[in-house]
Amino acid sequence: MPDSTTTSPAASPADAAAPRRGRGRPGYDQETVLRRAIDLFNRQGYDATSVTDLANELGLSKSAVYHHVSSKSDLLEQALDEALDSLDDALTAARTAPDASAYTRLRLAVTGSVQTLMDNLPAVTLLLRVRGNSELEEKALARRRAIDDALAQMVRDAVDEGALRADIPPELISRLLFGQVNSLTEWVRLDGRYDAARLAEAITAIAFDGLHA
Amino acid sequence: MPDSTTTSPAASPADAAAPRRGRGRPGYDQETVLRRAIDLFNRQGYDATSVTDLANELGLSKSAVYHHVSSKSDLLEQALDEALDSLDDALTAARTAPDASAYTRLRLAVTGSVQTLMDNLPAVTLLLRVRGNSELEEKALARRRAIDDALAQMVRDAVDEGALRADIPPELISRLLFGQVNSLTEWVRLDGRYDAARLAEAITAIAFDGLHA
DNA sequence: GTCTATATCCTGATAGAC
DNA sequence: GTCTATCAGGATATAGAC
Repeated sequence: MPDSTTTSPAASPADAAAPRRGRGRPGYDQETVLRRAIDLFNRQGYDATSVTDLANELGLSKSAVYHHVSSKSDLLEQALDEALDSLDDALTAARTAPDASAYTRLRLAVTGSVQTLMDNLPAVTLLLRVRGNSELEEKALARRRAIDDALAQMVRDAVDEGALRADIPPELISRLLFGQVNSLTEWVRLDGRYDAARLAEAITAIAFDGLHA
Repeated sequence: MPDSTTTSPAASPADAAAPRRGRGRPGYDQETVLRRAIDLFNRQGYDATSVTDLANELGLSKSAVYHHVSSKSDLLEQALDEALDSLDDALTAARTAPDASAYTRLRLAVTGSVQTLMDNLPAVTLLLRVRGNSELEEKALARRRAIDDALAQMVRDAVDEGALRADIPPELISRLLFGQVNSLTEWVRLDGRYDAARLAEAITAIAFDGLHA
């Protein structure tokens, strides 16, 4: 029953994944356990998901799960780090774009955020639902706030440059603009109906040019 | 320690609240317990909040809480019903606006949603975080889907009318537009910094006219 | 790598005294 | 209206056999 021979289709770029051995009992590798855990956390909520639930999902006993992972919160930590690292990367790329106006950098930040969100949808979805319920979650929220602050600064720069309307506070523009981006996690599916490029295009079109015909 | 003499500042319009008696042991009324519970659910997450947590928040024992409320899920149900009923009302008002174009009705739906969200912020916040983890939550999600479908239809009507751009699928417009509205629950505070009218104005300005200067 | 069995604690909920 | 005491079940996590 366990789909142990297929590696995760969207493996994290972090920690070069443990090589699949060609012999011996297949079992699970840590990466697969992590992917299944993240999916389950997103379906049921992290707190509502017990290690028993994860064991059932994997077709293992609870103790066998603890062979693969040191704790439930460790799975959460790996997922949140993956999401935050990839968002950091996207943001840094947008901020350091050469020969770009503040307006262009902001557009890059939006499209880059959408792309990152879609590339790491499960982990980012989990991140956006964290409520600061433990030390671990508090730290993740702090990193998220830093990212949000940097995005707000990019909006401010674009307003100062004269590219964006000045009748709405930049902080509010930033909240609403990236609220729209983040709301993707509430409904988007990786079934090919909408790809990242198409979504980024729609969001930038609506946000910058408006909905009017 | 319990702040039992002050009534909830934003009492629900539902079930005429139990009248505060002027004599006898003050204690809590059900409405206050509900408000404090919703706040706690929003801070920690519903599943992560135990009845013991709620008891501590109220300065009561766990059993005393059960004197006021029949179960933890009953508190959730009341909150979700409040949120869904108020959203239904706002939506119906927008849909049945007399002598209005589809475009005008859509704008009414947006401003009405923002107003409702701000008027019932804790309950609506809780609603938007429900993941379908029980029969109760599934039913709430079904009602939410019906509301989302109605909103999508309003967008479709406005596109058909020629008021909105037709190069983006109406379903996508609807998701992004109301994703922006719903993202308010992630950061907005009832501290008077932004009121509902101002937020609705900013959202409709950005969404319909765009961010360009 | 997976299992059974177990330890320890906390969960939602109830009974009954004051 | 609040309390202490208690219940049955489930939580995370560990020990040790195979």
